Amino acid sequence: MSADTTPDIVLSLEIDDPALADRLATLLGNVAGLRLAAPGETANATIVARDPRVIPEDIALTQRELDVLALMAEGASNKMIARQLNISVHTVKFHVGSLLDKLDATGRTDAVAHAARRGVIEL
Amino acid sequence: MSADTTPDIVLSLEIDDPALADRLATLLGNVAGLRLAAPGETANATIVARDPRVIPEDIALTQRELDVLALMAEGASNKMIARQLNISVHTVKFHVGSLLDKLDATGRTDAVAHAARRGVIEL
DNA sequence: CGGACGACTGGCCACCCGGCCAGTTTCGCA
DNA sequence: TGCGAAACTGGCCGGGTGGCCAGTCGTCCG
Repeated sequence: MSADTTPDIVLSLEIDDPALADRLATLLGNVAGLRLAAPGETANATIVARDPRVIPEDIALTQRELDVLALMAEGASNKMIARQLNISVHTVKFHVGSLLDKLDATGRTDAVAHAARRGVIEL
Repeated sequence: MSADTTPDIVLSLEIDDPALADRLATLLGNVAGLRLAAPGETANATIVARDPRVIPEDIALTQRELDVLALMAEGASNKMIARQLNISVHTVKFHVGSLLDKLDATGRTDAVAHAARRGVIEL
């Protein structure tokens, strides 16, 4: 059986819920052809289950705010965003201000980080 | 058997490698107590395996730069970073400057975004 | 019709940021 | 023993950022 050219698939677990993690570990431990990763071992794949309570938080952002946010995530300055969207720098600041409020951020960097964490934008 | 209070664990697959996805689907399909998610169904957990070629791009950052980067991702200003690490604002700027170079970023927001994309930091 | 809301614009200003110059100390390695 | 790398500090300054005030315009809704 060791002549198989494909070794066991190694899986690592990243589960918030301890009970679920336990059940999965038990179930998967008895499956031939795969095994769970040893501590520090590099896995072929990871089983993830984040706390679902975090996900439904989609903030109510207007289309324009999403436009500005996307450009912010690209590292664009207010001036560049203004040029890109054909609006004034003042308007960009206006939208950035709303973004900081809605995302509960202290600055544009924080805003992008929060947005990414909440899945509002994709890096 | 249906008296079990815990129904099957539902798993969804997000695997880049088609071969690996296929093997996993086959193996997991025969495990009692869990099943794969139907299209559109909400899963208890997700098995992920992203293309590993993206990961090895670990930029050579010093420990101090990693410290600064982590705080930057939290939205901290240079002043706050300085206080946190017990160094002067000038030194923080020094490290930030190196970070911008190494990460090929135009500003701290861009730097955090690049770092997150490359897996250097976790948001 | 009046009000609310989103998008947009302006001025003003304190503060922050990033880039430039310069310097010190400490450490490991050739 | 010397040399580079990392870490650290300072001054200076132009431009960026964010907060505050104010205002206009169009749309949708009660």
